Amino acid sequence: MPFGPPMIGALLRVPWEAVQSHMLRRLHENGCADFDAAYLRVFGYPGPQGARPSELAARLGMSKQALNYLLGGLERAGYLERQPHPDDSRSRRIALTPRGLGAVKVIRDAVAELETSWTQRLGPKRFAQLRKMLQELGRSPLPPT
Amino acid sequence: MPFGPPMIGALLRVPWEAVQSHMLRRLHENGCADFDAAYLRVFGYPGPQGARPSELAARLGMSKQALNYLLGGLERAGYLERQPHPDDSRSRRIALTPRGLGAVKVIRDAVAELETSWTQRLGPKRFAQLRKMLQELGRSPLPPT
DNA sequence: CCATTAGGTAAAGTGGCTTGACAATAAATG
DNA sequence: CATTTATTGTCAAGCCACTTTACCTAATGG
Repeated sequence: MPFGPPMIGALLRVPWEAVQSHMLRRLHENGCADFDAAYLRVFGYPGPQGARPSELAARLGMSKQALNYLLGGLERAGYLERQPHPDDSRSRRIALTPRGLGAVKVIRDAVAELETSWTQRLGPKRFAQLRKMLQELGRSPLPPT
Repeated sequence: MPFGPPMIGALLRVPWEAVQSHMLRRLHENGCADFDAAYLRVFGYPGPQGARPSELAARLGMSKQALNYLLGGLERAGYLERQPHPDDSRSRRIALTPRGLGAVKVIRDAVAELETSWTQRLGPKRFAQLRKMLQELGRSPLPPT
């Protein structure tokens, strides 16, 4: 027996990629043409505002060097600044610039737009169920070895 | 007002990544320790069996050179062979080796295992609804400009 | 036939990441 | 205190999955 109809992996991947590309598209259309796809990770919920690079890297599951590389690009593009941290002079505090706050808004609006579209397509009740189930699965552990 | 609770993007990403890492883990545990994460794309539904490199690259949305690079690794590792194509001597036909077929089975079993786990967690009826809704969203177009 | 197109691949370059090393500061310890 | 140890950010080198460019070969169509 071949795979049944498309498996859960593919089913999850497709709409997830749709979210990604829609966010990026709206960014490019709204004054953030230099916003790279990789930057989306940094701006993922709950965003970098006020965080320390090290903490943010841990939250995103990447090395601090990798994050630092992305932060360099974002700072050069004027989306954020790495300020000295008030409580620890080794550390830094990430502060979004007005442009960075604008990008956050564009992203949030893009997601809201997609959620509206999907709510229409599935119906509000079913979409709420979808959200709830995905949240439950997000807390679900993987099967053990 | 930060983002509401986690947005649909994050909700989709988490379980999708869980599927990926579970497939990879089972592969590594079952005789495919050299199976790279990147190879999962090639083995994604409906798999490379019998396909031509060009056609497969188009299906996966990558350049034929990028796919060829992955196929080189997979062939060197003994998961598949690039045979001459019977109908077109410019072309090739991808044929899974026994080892490649074994990897397909490991992947399929891993997904089935996860689906079982998630079915238990959500209940069979709700999980079926989840599948159905994800399928519907997969066919849904993005909102226009 | 010859010109054009399609299929595959080799070579070089790119971007996002890793690992390793390190200076500066903070925290823990004697 | 002084000294060790851990933490933070960063530079540097390298890796890997790509892309772009360039070709060669074989099929297709006049």
